[in-house]
Amino acid sequence: MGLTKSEIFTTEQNEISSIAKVFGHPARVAILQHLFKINSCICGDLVEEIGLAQPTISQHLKELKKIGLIKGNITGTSICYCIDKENWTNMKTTLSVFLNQDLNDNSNCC
Amino acid sequence: MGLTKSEIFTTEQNEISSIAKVFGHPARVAILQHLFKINSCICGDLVEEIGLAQPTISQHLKELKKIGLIKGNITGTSICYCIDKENWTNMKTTLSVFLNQDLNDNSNCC
DNA sequence: TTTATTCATCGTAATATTGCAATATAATAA
DNA sequence: TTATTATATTGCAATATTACGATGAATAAA
Repeated sequence: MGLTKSEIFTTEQNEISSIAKVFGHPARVAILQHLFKINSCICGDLVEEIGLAQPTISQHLKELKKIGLIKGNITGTSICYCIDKENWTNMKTTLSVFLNQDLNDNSNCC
Repeated sequence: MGLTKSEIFTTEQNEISSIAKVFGHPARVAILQHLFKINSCICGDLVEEIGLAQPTISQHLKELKKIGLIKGNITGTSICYCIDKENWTNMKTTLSVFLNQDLNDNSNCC
């Protein structure tokens, strides 16, 4: 089917998987790393930097924007996209609850 | 195309996205949460617990096993799958490098 | 041996994702 | 106005993912 049955899962589970899904492509990981590295807005070099066609990059940016990890818009003839710090922090909080659930786990099964 | 161009990305970028991809489905998030909650092996209640058909669950378990986050096998007539603690910790380390890259970031662009 | 139970695998249908060429849009430059 | 430049959108082909019925394999129970 290809259609995820989101309705049978909790809000938290859907939220975690939505975030993870966005990180689930190396181009989007690369875009975010580049944004942190240049420490400012994207200024057109992203297509060369990543090595994918311009429409493909645009599509990945759209998904990153949709989930709120980047913000900004085109200004004049160049984009101004950068990390949304507040949402990035919130995202980390959501993920860390999931990732750190092993802290109080003392089982020894397998 | 549907085919990710992995070869143009770094090993780290591909590794991060591979991990994230596995978390990119609520059923797999739910399975992992359940495994931490019951604090032992899965004992057959997973299909009822999650609410998807048995072959579907089996498929998700296969992916979790493939990436190393769970380990175990069937023993007799029941499965014995549980979290692979060592790999879970390694996974967290890999992800945290990516997630915490904002720590030294003082920019103020958008 | 036969039957029941449990999980894996196979096959397949439906939907999603990825990538890009072509085109559209919008702002600036000449 | 007419380029030019930069990004977004559209449309489409190829591949991937999700889900499940049917079936297979392995063990345990009768």
